[in-house]
Amino acid sequence: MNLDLSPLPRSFYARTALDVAPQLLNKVLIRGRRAARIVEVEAYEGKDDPSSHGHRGMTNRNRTMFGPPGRLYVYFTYGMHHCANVVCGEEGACSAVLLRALAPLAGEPIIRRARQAASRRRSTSPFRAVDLCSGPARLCQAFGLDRRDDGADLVRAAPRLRHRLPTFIVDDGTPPPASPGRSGRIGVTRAPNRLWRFYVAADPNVSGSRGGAMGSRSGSRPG
DNA sequence: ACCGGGATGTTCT
DNA sequence: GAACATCCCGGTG
Repeated sequence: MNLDLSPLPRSFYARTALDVAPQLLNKVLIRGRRAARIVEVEAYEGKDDPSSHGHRGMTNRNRTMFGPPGRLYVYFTYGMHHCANVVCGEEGACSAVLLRALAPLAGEPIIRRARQAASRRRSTSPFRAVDLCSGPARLCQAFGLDRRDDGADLVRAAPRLRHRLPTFIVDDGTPPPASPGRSGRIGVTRAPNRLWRFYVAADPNVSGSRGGAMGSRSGSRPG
């Protein structure tokens, strides 16, 4: 097997989020000793996308989306959750891919502890493995991503963020699915009919009530 | 299995 | 004030 563990180059991200999103499937997110395969993403396009944070122009919160590609855009929402995006397109394009679900590959004990520490649930029983990184806020808990990581460079760690654990995305030789699952984006109210959610169809870590195994049970899915 | 609601705080109208 | 790219719990069928 021919493993290339260097981060994906900036050119990988310098296309529209809609182009990049399906290509991110099966890539590997690495942060410290934690690693997980990307199995579900959503594209957000600033200009004409009413559900993008950048739709109404640059603000202090969404500033990173308007910056150069290959950086993390991490925001805080619902009073308690973080979500992580990968900035795409040319500088100023305001194009980003939301990471929605991961399949853990390494560092599962660390991931599990991070989730148990961050989750507000009452039960002390262990998480099902499939719930560790299945959802945009869950994966941020699992990987310890928060607003301090907003703007972090995925290609080369930026000096001003050196006190944070560097985060990378690499290609381990697994190609993206030839025919990824596709649906409308989850949780958005303004453009739910755009099929800009992509996922690895058979992967049980995919979020949503039926997960990526939709069809193995009963059939419908969001979108 | 499906649905409703509470937690919680930042951002934008 | 309302909305929010969510998660978790508890009710009901």
